[in-house]
Order: sequence, then C-alpha cells, then structure tokens
Amino acid sequence: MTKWVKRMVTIKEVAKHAGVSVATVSRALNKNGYVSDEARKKVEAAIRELEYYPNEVARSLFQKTSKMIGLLLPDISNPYFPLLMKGIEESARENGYSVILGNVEEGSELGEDYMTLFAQQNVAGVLSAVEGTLSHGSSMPIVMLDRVLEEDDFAVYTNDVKGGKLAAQAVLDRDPGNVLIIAGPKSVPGAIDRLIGILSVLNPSDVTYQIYETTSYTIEEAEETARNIFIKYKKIDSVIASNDLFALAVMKEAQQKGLRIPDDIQVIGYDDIPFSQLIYPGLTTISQPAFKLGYQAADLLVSRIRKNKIEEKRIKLDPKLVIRDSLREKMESEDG
Amino acid sequence: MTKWVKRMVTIKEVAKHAGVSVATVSRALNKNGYVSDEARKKVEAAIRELEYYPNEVARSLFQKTSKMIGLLLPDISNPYFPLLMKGIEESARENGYSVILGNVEEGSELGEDYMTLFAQQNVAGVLSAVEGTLSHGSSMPIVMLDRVLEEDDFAVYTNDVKGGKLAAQAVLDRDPGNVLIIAGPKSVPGAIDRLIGILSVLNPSDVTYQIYETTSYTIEEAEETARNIFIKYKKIDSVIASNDLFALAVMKEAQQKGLRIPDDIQVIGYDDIPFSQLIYPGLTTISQPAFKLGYQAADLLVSRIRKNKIEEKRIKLDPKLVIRDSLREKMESEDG
DNA sequence: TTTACGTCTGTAACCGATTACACATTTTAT
DNA sequence: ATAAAATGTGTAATCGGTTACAGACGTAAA
Repeated sequence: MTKWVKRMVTIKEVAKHAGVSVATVSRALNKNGYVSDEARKKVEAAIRELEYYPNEVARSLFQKTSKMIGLLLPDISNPYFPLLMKGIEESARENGYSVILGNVEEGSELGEDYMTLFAQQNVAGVLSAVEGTLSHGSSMPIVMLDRVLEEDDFAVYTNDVKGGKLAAQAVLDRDPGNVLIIAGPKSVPGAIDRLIGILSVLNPSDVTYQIYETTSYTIEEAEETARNIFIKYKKIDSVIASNDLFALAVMKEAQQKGLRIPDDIQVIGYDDIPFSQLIYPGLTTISQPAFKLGYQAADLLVSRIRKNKIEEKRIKLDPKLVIRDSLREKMESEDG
Repeated sequence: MTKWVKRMVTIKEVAKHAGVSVATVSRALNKNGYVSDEARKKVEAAIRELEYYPNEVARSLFQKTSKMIGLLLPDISNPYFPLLMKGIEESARENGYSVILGNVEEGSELGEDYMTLFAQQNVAGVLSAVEGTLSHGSSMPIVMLDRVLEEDDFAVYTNDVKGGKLAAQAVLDRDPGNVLIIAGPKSVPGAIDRLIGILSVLNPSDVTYQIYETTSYTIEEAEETARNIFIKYKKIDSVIASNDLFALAVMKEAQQKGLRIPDDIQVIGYDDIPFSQLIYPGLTTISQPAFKLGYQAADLLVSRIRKNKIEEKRIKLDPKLVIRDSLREKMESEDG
C-alpha cells in the first residue's frame, strides 16, 4: 500500500475544475462581489469534490492580518491559568480565531520578543497578562487580562478591592482574634487592591492584624511562608491568604502542628482553584471567574479586531465568596 | 502628541536603504548564497537602522511550512497539563517555534477540525495528546504525547505499566489489608497499562483487592467516586487511585468520616500534580515527568521537522515513586 | 434609440518573502 | 594565456490567495 501525501488543493485547481476564474472562486468563497447562482453552484461543487480549504497563510499575507491571536501569560504553570486559557480558547474558536501561546517569566524581556514574533506572524490581536507588555508601537489591538497598565487600556479584570473586602468581612464575621494577612507581591497590582480591600474592612473594626508580605506566587515560597509565620507570630487565629496556594500551605503546616481547622485557626484563600474543594477541610475562598474572564477577554479582543462598537473598554467582573469549611461558624450579627 | 502606527518594514525598503537588491538582502539574512562582506555589512546596518523583522507569513507562503507547531490537548483544565505545556513551550521557543493551542474535549470531532486548521496555517508539525488524531493524510509530522496510536507513531510517553507496579508494590510493602483499585477509564490506554502493572504485582501476592472503574477524570466524578466507594465497600485499608485528583477526593471523604490517614486507610495517587505536596497529609504518588515529557516531545517533533537523524522514534520516560505521608510505615521486608 | 446603471466575469497587480537563472567579475587550475 | 570554477549581484518567477479594473452583457429610464 503506497502512502500518499496529500497536497493542499489550491484555488487555481478549484477554478479550473469549476470552469471559472480564480477571482470568481474567491468571490464565491467570501461572498463578496457579484457571483451568478450558476457560477456559485459550480464553485461549491468543486470545493466539495476537491476538499478545498483556503490557505490561511496566503490570505494573511494579502490582508496583513490573520485569524490568530497571541496570548501572553506570566508562568503558565500557575494553577489559576488552565481555566482562563480554556475560556480564551473557547471564545476564540467560536469566533474563528486560534491562539498562539506565549509563556513569559514575569520580569523577563521575553515579552517584547513575543510581541515582535506576534507582529511577524500578522496576529490580529494580543491578550496579555504580563506586566510590561508595551504595545510595541504597532497597530495590534491589545486586551489586558486581569492586569491593567494605563488608563486607556482595554482590559478585563476582577474587582480585587471587592474581593479583599469580601475576604476580610468573612473573617470579621467569624470571631477573628489575631488576624494575619499574607499579602501578595506588591509588584502585582491585583495584590495591592486586595490588600486595600482587606484593610478598608479591618481598619474600622477593632481587630488586631499583622501583614506578612511575599514576593512571588510559587509553591516554594508558599511552603516557606507557611513555616515562617508559625515561628514569627505567636498566636494566629485567622489567616487571610493572597491566594489558594498560600492558604493550602498554611493549612498543611497548621495541621502538621496539630492545630485544628477552623477551630484553632481559620483560613481563607483567594482564586478558588479547582483543588480547593478537594482538600479537607474544604477551603473557603474568594472565587475568581477565571473561565469567564478568559472568555470575555477574547470576546472583547475580537470585537476590537472587528471594529465593532464597544460599550465598555474595561470589563470588571465580580469575585464572590465561596464558603466551605475552613472558616468558623458565623457569629450572631450584632445589628440584626 | 500624535499616535503613530508603526508599519512593518519590508525587505524592499531594507534593500533600497542598503543600496542592494532584495535578493541580496534575503541571502544575507538567511546566510544562503554568496554575499560579499561589503554588501553584508550594508544590509546588517540597514536592518538595524530600520528595525527590520522578516514577515514570517510571506516566508511561510513560499516555504509551504512555518515556524509554528500545533498542540492538541484533551481538556486543558486537567491539572496535569500546565507543566506539560510549559515544557512544550520552552523547548519550542528554544528551537525557534511557536505553539498554536487546540483544546478538544475527548471524543468530540473538533480534533479533525483543528488538524485542518493547522494544515491551513502551514504548521510545521503537530503535538497531540488526543486519541482520535488522524494524520489527516497530510504530510505534517505528528508526535503523540503520552498516548500511542499505532505501532509506527512517533511518541513520547511514560511507562505506565511500571508506574502501576511501583504504586502496587508501595502498598504491598505497607500492610495492604483490603485494597481498592480505582481504575481510570478503559478508553484511555495509559489507564489500562497502569492497571496491568498494578495487577501484575498484586496477583502473585495474597492480598485481596477489588476494582472500581471510572469513566472520566473530572473533579465531579472524583467526588462522586469517593462517596460511592465508602458505601459500596465495607472495609478498605488501602486505595490505589488512577490519579491524584481521585486520591485527593478519597482522602477528603475519608477524613470527613473521621478516618485517619494513613493509619486507618492509606492512599496512593498518580501524576504528582503540584498540589499533592500542599495537602495534609502529603500525598504519596507516582510522579510523571510532565515538564520533561513536553520538552522532549517538542524536541522530537522539531527533529522530525528538520529531518534530523532520530535515534528512537518513541521515547519512554520512567515514572517514579514519591513518598510523602499518605502511606503507612514500610514493613520489615521478609527477604531482607 | 441612446444612456445609464446593475450584474457578472476574467486578467493582472499585489501582499513580502525566496530562489532559479542569467550575467559579470574574480580566482584558480592547466 | 586560456579554460574552468568560484564568487557576487540583480531581475523576475513563484508561493496562494484578494481585489482593482476593464469589458461584456442585460435591463430600465430618458
């Protein structure tokens, strides 16, 4: 049995097979200019018989744009990203776009390289969750993911201040005692907003709290942090973590020390990564709509690409409190 | 301040600026034919001054191939994939390739669509972890990821039989009692191999075991399974789970029932997803080298694309046992 | 009947690169 | 000294599409 290598059929062959010119085939394909019913039918038949699919590269060359969007993420292995990516991929696909992946360690200059690469590939637009993404002076539309650079950027993000408030209020309602706030890196705008939200709730109250600041979101630092806080602070009754990873690490360390959760120490996380419901006790956390965020961001980008009318250039999504078992029972509210 | 839209510089402009023909620029760029030192210098200067980057689309059109590889994954949100993707992305980038993402629900026909799309984009090759990926009759090189289709496929995968043996031996060494095997969907070849490995160790011994078969790898089914097994089976002393997700779910359910791990019930997982070290007690599991797998697969694909000599068309990576705290203490070996 | 417009089609230019080919010049071999 | 080979360069064809343009119809308006 001979192994045939299928060559892609070209528009020229379709034209010949249908007995018309390439221009007519192209017009029929794109429903552009005038095409008679007769010609259209012949073309459609030829396309079907030859199994013709237009070469997107040739198209892209002429159009100076393509059906691809670039995606720039800082560290894919972050457990929060899979859902985000799924949302992006799904929305992009539904709109006829595919996604080129770019992974960049935060702070590296790879971001610029990728922007150049995207430009070389004629991508139609870029989704970026990377801090230093410059618009490369180019005409590529960009939509920021959960990070906002400048005032006039297009962006889809979650209301981190509100998320911080939600988390703080949840512990405030539940016999807080001494509160430890594990704050994310201050280089990450979202982390700052969360802290602002937390403090805006805690400050007016009379709880005592302390802040432990971290420098990254890696698992290693999460474990180290968990070890440190139990050494550094005498008595912690509540922990508000900057994300679920840190919350999990703290819970593990506490359990290893024989502390009961939530009785001896209660913990609240942030993100609601899928695992948070699979551990014991279930982690109470602030849910970020990762899938939705990705989906909407891709949608917004496509709207920009198509120059559709855009109602709002920045979409703010609301996080919400997901109650599981890592917080204590709610105290009776004093004000009814 | 006027907002300038930077247009991409073309080879023609570089040629004019350098005072040579486009052919010479192209030759200098690709270090192909003869180019005098003088011409080369002029070209390099022009490139630098104009900030020229070749249009990859135009290149791709002529070459009938591109600097992109397609990646087909069944359900990105699987926690095992982020590391895999990171490996792929890194290796691809080092080799000058970028990655187009394709997410496909297992069993859907989207896989075929994506293969067509990849062909339309002139991708240089495809990495696929999807069962039904046909080679589309086309000339695109394919490397399978952790799934093997036919005898003559190129593939990078882990030795699942060995992984199964490792897991089974680990519990066999630790006062197994009644063993429950949670087997993955039999539609997944890897799951079958793991089961084969497990049974090859358990059968010659005198432990009693039962098999619970699952149909997917979703979190929902993991939770449901965890609930079911404690109803269906009277006394379980050891659980060998098909992956960490299921192991986690079982551990949670057990802990909720007041069972102590590993004293009352011991659990071993599979995959070693990053969370397994963040839960309490730490999950003993079989580590799959996800990053390495992705990295090597991309490497193998690039070798195929470049028609390099390939020593082995299928690379088998060894899983290894990662001991944490979810298994009991090892018994004294009888033949020590 | 002439003019105008709408419909339909094909030829050829174009997008931005690569490379076959022709030609010129230099170097090497005989 | 002369042939042969190596070096250097530009023109034009090519990849596979899209579309401006021109020409050929048919029909409606004047």
